[in-house]
Amino acid sequence: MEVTIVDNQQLEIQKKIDKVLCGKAEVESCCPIKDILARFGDKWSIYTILTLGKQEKVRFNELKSQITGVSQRMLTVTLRSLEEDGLVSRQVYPEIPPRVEYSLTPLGQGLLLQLLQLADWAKLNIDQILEAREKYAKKEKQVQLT
Amino acid sequence: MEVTIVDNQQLEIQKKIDKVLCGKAEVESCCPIKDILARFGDKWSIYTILTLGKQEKVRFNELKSQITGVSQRMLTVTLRSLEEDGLVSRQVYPEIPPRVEYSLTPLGQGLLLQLLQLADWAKLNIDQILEAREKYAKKEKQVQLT
DNA sequence: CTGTATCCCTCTGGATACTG
DNA sequence: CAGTATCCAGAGGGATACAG
Repeated sequence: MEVTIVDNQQLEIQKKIDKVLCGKAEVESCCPIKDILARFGDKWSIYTILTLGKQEKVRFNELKSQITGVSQRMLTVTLRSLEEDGLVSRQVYPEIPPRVEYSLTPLGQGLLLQLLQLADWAKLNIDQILEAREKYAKKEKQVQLT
Repeated sequence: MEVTIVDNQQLEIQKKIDKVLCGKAEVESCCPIKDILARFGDKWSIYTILTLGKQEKVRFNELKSQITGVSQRMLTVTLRSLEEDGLVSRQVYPEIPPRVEYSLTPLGQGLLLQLLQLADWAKLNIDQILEAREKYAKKEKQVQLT
């Protein structure tokens, strides 16, 4: 029966959620998704990962010019944190002037694929979301008139 | 040849990245992934979506007690923003005392599935990441000693 | 060229008190 | 019960100057 299949799916999902939440929805839990999200939930990490994904090796200033609007400081900070998690590798050439090349590690490329999947979903559903926002804005206006 | 296949994959990925970045990595661009991420990149949205995903309908205080550590204010703010994007629906029963039930919309359930996929990746790779962090910490220590 | 250091401002989010 | 309003501390991040 259809219902059973749907119910089973639902059960599977709930099991997964329980695992992700580790039983409790604690902020400081072992929850790996929160840990991962902390790494690209900030302002520049996604752009950095995507931009690094477009090429094999990129130098610092090259990267900076490709990511519009990022400050020198924040690019450094972002790259360091990605490097710390093994998502990005940093190759320093002891020359003068110094040359440093950044690239995605295999781990970083794996995350990139996940991000692209998320982007696929986003593109498919962005219209629905924008529509919902308009509806919400209209409803808010009406409430304020009363 | 293997190489060709790999190259083709790489080309596909680069195309996708270009689309996501809309040509330029501009912060205020049309980039849908950034828009989506802005919705669950904050402190409480993920927990809220996951917790809502575990049941069909949940009342406000019930939700508050299930999400450990969230303040009343932030739960309200989070729910409102999710509602605004059509990810969560809010059903008010005009009773005394008031009763309000929250639930995921189909759109929200779609996002939940994406999050669970991300969680799968996270769980598979969290060990590698933790290992990378340890290595990085050791390297930092050595640098500081010099 | 590739950073680091400092200052400073904004925005997020927590605590608390009040309301329909 | 389910919020809203207000205040405030701390983190995130931009601008700028300096350094190896």
